[in-house]
Amino acid sequence: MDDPKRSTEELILEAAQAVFLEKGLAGARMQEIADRAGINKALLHYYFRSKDKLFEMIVSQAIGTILPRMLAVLDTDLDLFEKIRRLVNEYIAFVSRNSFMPLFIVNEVNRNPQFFFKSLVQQERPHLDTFRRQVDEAVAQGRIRPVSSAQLLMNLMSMVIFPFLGKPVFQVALGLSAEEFQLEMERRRTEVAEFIIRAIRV
Amino acid sequence: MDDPKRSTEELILEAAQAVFLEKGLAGARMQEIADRAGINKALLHYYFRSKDKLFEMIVSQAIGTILPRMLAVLDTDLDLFEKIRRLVNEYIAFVSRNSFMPLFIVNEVNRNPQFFFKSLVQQERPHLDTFRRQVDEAVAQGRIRPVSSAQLLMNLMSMVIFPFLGKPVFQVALGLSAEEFQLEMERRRTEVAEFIIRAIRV
DNA sequence: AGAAAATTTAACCAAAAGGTTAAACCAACG
DNA sequence: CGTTGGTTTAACCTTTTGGTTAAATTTTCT
Repeated sequence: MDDPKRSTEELILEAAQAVFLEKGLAGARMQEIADRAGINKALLHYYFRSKDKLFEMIVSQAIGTILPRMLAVLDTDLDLFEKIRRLVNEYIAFVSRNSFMPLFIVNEVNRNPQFFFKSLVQQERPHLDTFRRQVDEAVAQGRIRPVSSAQLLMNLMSMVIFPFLGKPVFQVALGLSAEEFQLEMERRRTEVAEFIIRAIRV
Repeated sequence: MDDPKRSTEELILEAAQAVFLEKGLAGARMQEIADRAGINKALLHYYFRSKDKLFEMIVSQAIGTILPRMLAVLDTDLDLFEKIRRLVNEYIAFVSRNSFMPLFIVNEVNRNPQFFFKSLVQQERPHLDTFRRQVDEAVAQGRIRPVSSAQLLMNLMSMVIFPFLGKPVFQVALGLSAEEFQLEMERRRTEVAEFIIRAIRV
């Protein structure tokens, strides 16, 4: 049951992440976190003073890992089309492995935008500007159709993330088993990029 | 304060919808619902026995209004491209007016897929099949590029809904005021359709 | 071995929240 | 006028839950 490798603190953070991602802040129970970590409530509070503190830790951990990863590719000096292929491919791969993340992030971002605001503005602004400039230049050079970088980015992020949020609906609506759905997501790792490229190519 | 037109029951349902959409099931407080409806807790329980009963009512009301609306256009015998234009246009318009809906539905759908399952399978399956057939035929006739109707539908729904879920992020990331964001969404009502059509046109 | 830190046990506290109850109040209606 | 049903008031109950405490036990490290 106990992996001697992982410290108690890590065990707690893992359990807390699991529970918070599934149930949200209000829906999560400290008792359940303790149970899943294989410890008791007293020890849980011994490590993390309060539920809110623990939650904040999970949020910043989640955003801190997902945001840099998301923006890293935006800053490379790849060709635009190649960059789009990489973005789509890597983002979908990441979300596939962390399928509870999107719903959690989306909830937290809507519940408390301030927090996200600080994370984003300070460090990560340049990455977006690079992408923006790249799109604008490609438009100016007539290499792609006139498209706003804002709209393009929204389209990309939407097609990458949303299917995981709507998974239960899509699965039923399209009559897919869990494995078939996963397979469909694998397909998207290349198809969405080509879809986008066809849409903007002159 | 009290509109004599709306009955108490309606006042409660409106208040409950507002609170549940904002806070979710676990985060909502019966007291707050009572306050917003302008009544007291005793009367609230006099009309709706329990929180869960009330919540279920709000959920089925939300799904019951959004689902038929979503699927209505899918069943018309419009030309495929024209249908896509209508779908995008109307869906975005609807979500714009009910901006709390997407997050609520997405949460509920992931929390309790069964409920949605029943609503969808029983009545609304034919609509999807019509669209599916239409896409497959267009592919067979070589009028559009080979694309799976499943992928196409996911792309469409994603680009329509997700920007509203990620609104706080996009607003900050793209440096938009609330009005500018709304304007960008207005643009999407036509641009997303053209984006899709360019992507699938031969 | 012995001090220090981690962990358990178990009882306990206080606040929040869902829900109930009974009595009184009030407006509509026959 | 009196009944009826909606509504308020206010007290109350119960359960859940976040959080605490103190003592005992185990582990770790020197």
